[in-house]
Amino acid sequence: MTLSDTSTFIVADDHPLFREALIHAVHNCVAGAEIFEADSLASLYDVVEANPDADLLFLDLNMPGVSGFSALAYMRNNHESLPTVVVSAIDDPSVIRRAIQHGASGFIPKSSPIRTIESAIDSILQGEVWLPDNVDMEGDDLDSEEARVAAAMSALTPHQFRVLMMLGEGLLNKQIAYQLGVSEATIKAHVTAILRKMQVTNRTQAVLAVQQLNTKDAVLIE
Amino acid sequence: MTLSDTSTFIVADDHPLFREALIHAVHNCVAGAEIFEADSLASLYDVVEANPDADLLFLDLNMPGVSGFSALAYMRNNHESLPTVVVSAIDDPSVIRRAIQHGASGFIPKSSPIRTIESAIDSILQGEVWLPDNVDMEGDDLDSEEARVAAAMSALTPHQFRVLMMLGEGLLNKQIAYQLGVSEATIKAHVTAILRKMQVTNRTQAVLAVQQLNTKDAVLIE
DNA sequence: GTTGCCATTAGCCAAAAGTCGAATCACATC
DNA sequence: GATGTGATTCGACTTTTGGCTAATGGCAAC
Repeated sequence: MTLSDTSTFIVADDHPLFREALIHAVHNCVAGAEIFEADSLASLYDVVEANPDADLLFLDLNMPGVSGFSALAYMRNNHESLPTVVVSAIDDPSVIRRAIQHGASGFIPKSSPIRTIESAIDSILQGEVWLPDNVDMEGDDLDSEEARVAAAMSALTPHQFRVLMMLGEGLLNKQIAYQLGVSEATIKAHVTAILRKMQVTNRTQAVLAVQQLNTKDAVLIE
Repeated sequence: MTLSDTSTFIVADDHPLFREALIHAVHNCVAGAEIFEADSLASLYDVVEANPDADLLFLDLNMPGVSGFSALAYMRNNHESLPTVVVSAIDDPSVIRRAIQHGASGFIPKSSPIRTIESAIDSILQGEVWLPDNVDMEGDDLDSEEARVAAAMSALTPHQFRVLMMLGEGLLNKQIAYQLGVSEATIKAHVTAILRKMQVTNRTQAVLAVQQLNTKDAVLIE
């Protein structure tokens, strides 16, 4: 079994307990699996950069720094070789459908029994797309505007993406600069690049575009 | 029957066909009803101002100028004596629940058969709250943050509210001024007042707050 | 009538946002 | 090694925002 050799997994979720449970489940499925953790957008970057050959990413839709499908869309377009499974407390069918349409290799509701999660991991490791039972995939296509935004966002560089997410928190350039440890001029340059790529003329419009990738429930859960 | 005397209704919906259908249904329920129409936020204002004693407002959640519960929250807090029935293409239970929590006197899905709509109108005219069948009202309370935003928004003056909605389209002060036919100085004064009342420090944060009252589906349907 | 609130505008100022051009660095390609 | 592309960085400059004051007129409540 090649799977049990040196398979590498990344678990991105801001809830420590759930992260642990998921790691446990992975270990049960793949002996000797190497697992790295991320609890925020920033740490997810670091981990993914450090492990470019990881075999699978478990991604929570809502972590500090991102909410909704932004991170998924970005990951799928910038790390095509890294299959991504969405793990979410929200298991609304339309959310599941959108996750898959954004390129997820599967969708695991957090409410699933452990046994179910383990069998889901097994399926996904064999290249299948795993979904909860009773999910009707016969729905509308991805909204064209949502697809356009997702495409524009995946053209962003990692730094630009992070800046965009911070714009989405209503932060000032100055605050973003401080948090990222660079000058305000740098952030301004990033913002200008973001506006160009997203084809909008100011930060408010950029934020509105990103909101299209959010799940309403996600906002409410915060 | 006092109802058939000079009852006045306002139908606010940007879809002409549906407006006509709804008007027809009202006429069937109330002989000699006087009905006024609005197809946008701006015209809704005019009509409501011109008919402060209207008996019932049918309000679509999504019209040019507003989307989501913004207009409902505003109407309910600035025209308490005008019962408002939400009419929407989205009939998700959580949307219905939120509409009622924001003070709607009823919720009529656009997909309802005409007979159902007519009986809904009858019920509502008798002071009842009408809901589609099979809607479970035992859900969470309104998100506290959403309630806070709704309260803040209803403290806005009509002009301020309109400006806020235009901020939500990513417009510049200059553009808003032009569209409303006033000077930029006026818009700035309004924006300053809005930021204060909503307890935020810049327009992007104000827009993010308003987004909390949006239905995700609403955005997708546009 | 007086008082208060709203809408409107101007003018001023400081802060923030956004554009441009340029330097540096990494990385790949020839 | 030379070249080129693109990411990142930054300073200088312009535009937009946002706060503050002050003045005007309308309108409703007391």
